[in-house]
Amino acid sequence: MQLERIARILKESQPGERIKIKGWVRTKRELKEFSFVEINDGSSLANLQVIINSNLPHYNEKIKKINTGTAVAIEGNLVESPAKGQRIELHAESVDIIGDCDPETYPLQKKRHSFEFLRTIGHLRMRTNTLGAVMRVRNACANAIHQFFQSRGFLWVHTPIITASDCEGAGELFTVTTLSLEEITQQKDKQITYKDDFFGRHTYLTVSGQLEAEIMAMAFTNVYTFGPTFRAENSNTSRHLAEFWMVEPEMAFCDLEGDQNLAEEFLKYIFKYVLEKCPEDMEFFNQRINNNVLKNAENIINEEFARITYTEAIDLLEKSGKNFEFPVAWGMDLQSEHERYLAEEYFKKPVIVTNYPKDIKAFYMRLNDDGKTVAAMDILAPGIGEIVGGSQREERLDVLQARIEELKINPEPLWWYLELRKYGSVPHSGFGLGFDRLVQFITGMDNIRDVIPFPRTPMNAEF
RNA sequence: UCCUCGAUAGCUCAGCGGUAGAGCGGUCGGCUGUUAACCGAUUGGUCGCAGGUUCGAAUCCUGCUCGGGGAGCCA
Repeated sequence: MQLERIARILKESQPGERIKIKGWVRTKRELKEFSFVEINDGSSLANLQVIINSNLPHYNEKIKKINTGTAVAIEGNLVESPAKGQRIELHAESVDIIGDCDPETYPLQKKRHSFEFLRTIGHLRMRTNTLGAVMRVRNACANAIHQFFQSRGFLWVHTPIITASDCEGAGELFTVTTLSLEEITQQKDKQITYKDDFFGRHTYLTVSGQLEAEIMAMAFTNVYTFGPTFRAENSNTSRHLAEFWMVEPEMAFCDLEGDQNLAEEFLKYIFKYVLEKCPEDMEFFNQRINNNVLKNAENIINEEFARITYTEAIDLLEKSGKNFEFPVAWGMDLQSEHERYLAEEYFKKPVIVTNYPKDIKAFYMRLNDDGKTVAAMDILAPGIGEIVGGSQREERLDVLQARIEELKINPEPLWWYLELRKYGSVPHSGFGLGFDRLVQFITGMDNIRDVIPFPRTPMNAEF
């Protein structure tokens, strides 16, 4: 008999069907004549309720082994459930214990656990309702991203994880090396010579695939990257990871407005997709995690994002009458409290802030005609802060060279990036979206460590 | 990295100088339809680690480790 997944059974199967399932026991309720056992196989939030009658052969011996966490195979008939709570239930005719689970030591109980505790049992926490829902939504998000770009003719390009360009200025980098650290620390006066290293030069884990994505966009017009990136920043917050996933579209023949349009359309598409594919999980988040999850999602989908320039944002902040910890002045970077005011209090929806002062943004962003600002854009989302950061890139060789010189960046390793401006250079734009933050935003989860299966943060690389 | 709060039973916490507690979980028993089941009984501890103060420290002090919240850095 073919193995059925529980999500499909709960949705489509009819009473009278004979089925076989395999999964893990979530709860068991023993009565005198029979027991209720709920089985979950990860395909859905809801469990399938199984009734095991005490007249089943070896009942006592088997029911003793069925505890929270036990892996079982059950075959039987589906019947209409006489009680409230479920449409159908499975009357077991055969029960096989596939893997025991010792209830005395199994750390998961059927009651609620704190997320802090669950992080210490990263190998088992996936079996909880919340982490299960998160991972299904995470998967749906990834799917939505590919569908969105693929349906618009974007090429998924694979930029390198190991890279020699450290010039983006996006935080501290992890060095990749095969040099012996033991040897180096013993030889005090010896200088590290990367010439002897694996690649013959100093290499790092990538902090962004953007510069390489620009190479690809200059040949394929519209491309996107979707993969892991790394920051060795000592950040201890609920929004930062040392290893996180990023989506970075890059579009040739596209200006900052086109960039904003794509980003807004993109976010709306993902939210719509997740609501459609994971209604049960989203309902769960709305009930148990954050009561605003569904309202926020509708807000993203239906409301046009606010769009203001940095200069207008400063003006709004100055007129807000708020007593900010960091005083507002043109030229400063927006602090968390400022971003929060704009997205959460003033607009109450995502806001795209554009044209930041050149001094607080990266060298590759296109200089505006005023000579003071660059064609950058950040999308600030309520409850999350900066979720998207993008810009129109500087396509003019002389202007780019002047910026590099101004910022005292060594142009030598950027030779290929500069050559892109020499041979068929075109206006182009792109943005980066923190994938884990997106999942955090959609699910309403407080801590980014609970939306990725294996979080990498300072002092933590277990599992 | 900075500020701040915390660490006591498997989990969530109370106790805040004088014999280590509760709820949940686990175990045993009961219950003809439960669904975070219910009822009764029972089990369970190097009070994060290392020093110090004291007749006496889970409790006060110092250092360290780890965790939460906030900030910076950013996505």
